[in-house]
Amino acid sequence: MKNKTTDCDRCDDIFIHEEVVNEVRKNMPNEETLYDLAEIFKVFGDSTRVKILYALFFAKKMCVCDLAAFVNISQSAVSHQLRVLKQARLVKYKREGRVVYYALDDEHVQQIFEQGLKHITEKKQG
Amino acid sequence: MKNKTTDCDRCDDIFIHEEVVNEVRKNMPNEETLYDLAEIFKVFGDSTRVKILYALFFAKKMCVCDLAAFVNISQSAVSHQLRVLKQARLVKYKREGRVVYYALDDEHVQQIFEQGLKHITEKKQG
DNA sequence: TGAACATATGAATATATGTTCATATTTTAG
DNA sequence: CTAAAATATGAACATATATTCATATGTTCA
Repeated sequence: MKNKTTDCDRCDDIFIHEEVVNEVRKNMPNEETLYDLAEIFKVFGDSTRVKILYALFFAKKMCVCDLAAFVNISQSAVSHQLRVLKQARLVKYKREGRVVYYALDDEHVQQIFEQGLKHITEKKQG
Repeated sequence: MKNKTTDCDRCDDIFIHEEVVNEVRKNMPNEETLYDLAEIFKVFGDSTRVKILYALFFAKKMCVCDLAAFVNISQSAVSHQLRVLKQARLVKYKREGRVVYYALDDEHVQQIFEQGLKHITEKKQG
């Protein structure tokens, strides 16, 4: 097999199911959207950040220092991760004096979380 | 600041909100669960895999070759990614002669997908 | 059985990313 | 203003991972 990356040279120069591929392509969200979607999930896809998100989900808001204590990594590491979460808009923050409090940005975060947990638990018992 | 990783030495040797941390910790799912959750999202967190998942979501089932054509990467790369998706149980497969068809494993995948998309689109218009 | 096709897999490489260390920035207290 | 506390950030390092190339495995058909 040729292993080229152009569409026409796959599957021995013909599609097995060309219509299927075309149909899927026709209805596809644009590349950028799917890329952004992957980026969002990538942010969820780290155990440190998952713990942070869980803590914020449960406690509503927490300061950086408490998050570091909870997750049990350095303040610096938490801060770096909070930046990632901030950029992905999964988290928002508010300064109160010297302390900065973080909180979940919206309810989607919670729902994505819950679906993920369901997936795990249902698979385990199955 | 000391930057140690033991709980008691954070925030200048005291917690700012020790009760908060303890409360969150008390209700936390076990480490393994949160780790597994992160692993699931990690699998979602790649644009190639997102495209594959989207295609399977839309077309119900597809063979490896068509997926390679659709995503526009090599057959080998798709195959490697399908293995990752398989291991995470996001995808199931069925051999029909020479051709192997892949499909989404369950409905959570779809719901996680949709929540993710909502997050993106709502943020964009906001 | 052997050739051709569809898929899977191992090794290698390049790139991305999480953590730490050191240090900068911001804010309050004195 | 200065010191100290809370947080943020840059550089470096280690690790993870996505892709490709080469090749193996499994399947059908002549």
